[in-house]
Amino acid sequence: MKKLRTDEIADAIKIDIEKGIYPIGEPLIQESLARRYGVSRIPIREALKTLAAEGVIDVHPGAGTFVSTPNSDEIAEIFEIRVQLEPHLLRLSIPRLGPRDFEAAEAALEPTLKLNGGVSPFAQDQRFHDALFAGIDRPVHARIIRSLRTKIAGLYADDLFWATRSAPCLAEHRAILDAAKAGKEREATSLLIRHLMHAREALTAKAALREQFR
Amino acid sequence: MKKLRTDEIADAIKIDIEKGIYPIGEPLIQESLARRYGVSRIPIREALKTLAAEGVIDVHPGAGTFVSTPNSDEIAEIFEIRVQLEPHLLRLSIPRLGPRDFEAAEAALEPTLKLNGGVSPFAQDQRFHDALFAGIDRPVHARIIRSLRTKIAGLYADDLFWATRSAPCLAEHRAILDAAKAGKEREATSLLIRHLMHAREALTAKAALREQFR
DNA sequence: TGAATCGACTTTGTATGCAGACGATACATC
DNA sequence: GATGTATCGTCTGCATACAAAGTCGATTCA
Repeated sequence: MKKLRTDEIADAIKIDIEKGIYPIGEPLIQESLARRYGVSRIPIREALKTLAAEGVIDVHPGAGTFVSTPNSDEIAEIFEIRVQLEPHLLRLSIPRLGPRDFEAAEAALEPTLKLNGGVSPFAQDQRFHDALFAGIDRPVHARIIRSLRTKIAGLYADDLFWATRSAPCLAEHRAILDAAKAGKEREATSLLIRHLMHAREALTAKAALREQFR
Repeated sequence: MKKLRTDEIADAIKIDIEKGIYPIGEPLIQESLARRYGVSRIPIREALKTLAAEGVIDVHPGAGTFVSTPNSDEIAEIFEIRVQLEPHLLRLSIPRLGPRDFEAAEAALEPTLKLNGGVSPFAQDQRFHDALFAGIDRPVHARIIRSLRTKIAGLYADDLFWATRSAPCLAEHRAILDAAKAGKEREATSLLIRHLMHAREALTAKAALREQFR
């Protein structure tokens, strides 16, 4: 499947948002993006359309587009859905996970290796969870979950946030992975649920804090 | 909130797909669409980007874009997700439904009033289910569910299909609505699940049939 | 007869240019 | 001093235009 310049740009912008190059609320000027990626505004506009459809950016017609700032309600809802979908998927996936999947998960346990090849904490976290679900092929699920995660990608670009979240997140990943390796599906799913709840707590608190100062 | 020409076109194309004007597998030629909607190809391309992100169309870079043909696996997965999300939503919604919501649902019970103001069976069905969820405000859920339904919108544009599905579908809607009116959340949700399973059966069978002749 | 190759036509992908909308700043008015 | 209004500059939205890629059919050769 050939790839389109436009789609590459959409991915690049998404990664830049994850990395915090374009922070939450930042306006995205078409002309600047065009210069940055060495194209005209047309493919940029199309990339922005894709991102808008995924909910990563907010478009104010005629006025401008901005990195979307999810509020605490939205974040809570996103995790409400993930808690419904992901444990089910994990339970189905675990019996079919192979050594290669466990290696991949192992390699992505630690979420804060920002310097490791320029991989953002968000991308690292994504890799870990992707590895857990590698046992089954559920493209529609995968796409929805990925989209939900992407919506809050901008929130992960915050060193201060990871300073407190890194250790517990690593421990939770470790526990989930160990349970998965041992084939304890029941335990792994309940650990995953708890992990998601913790993430929800941390992120809604972060968002609520920001909402206060406005 | 002002509306963009591009977004109006995206909606219009979606509706045309629901109505069967652009059947499943049909190529969507940018130039023709541009003439049809009286604009240049630029806003068309952007509308197509939106539809592609929603999974309504498949883009083959450089070659063309086509109305996507969901296979039976995808359809099964779509309903797998809906069965997880919608009952939960319905249970939360029922206690907060008002007379106006029931009227709206009542008006959309029958899915096949194609001549009624040009509303497609798909749109009618959508209205019914939207009315059921009117009690709560869960924008992220709403968006996902709408997106999942839209993915299979093209399958609804088939008179032969409705010839057999119309009566049972109406009866199921009736039963769900009655249970909702009576405040019987538990019964309503289990009826909804059964309704979804029946729809899944009908649609996967339809898709499997098409897959056979290829 | 069947397969492979070439070429014309169609369609897509992107750049450039222009008109109009939006927002900010400065000014006038209460 | 605060509020409303005009004006300017910036940015967006879209049309036109051109270049590249792909498709399909005709033609040729085995």
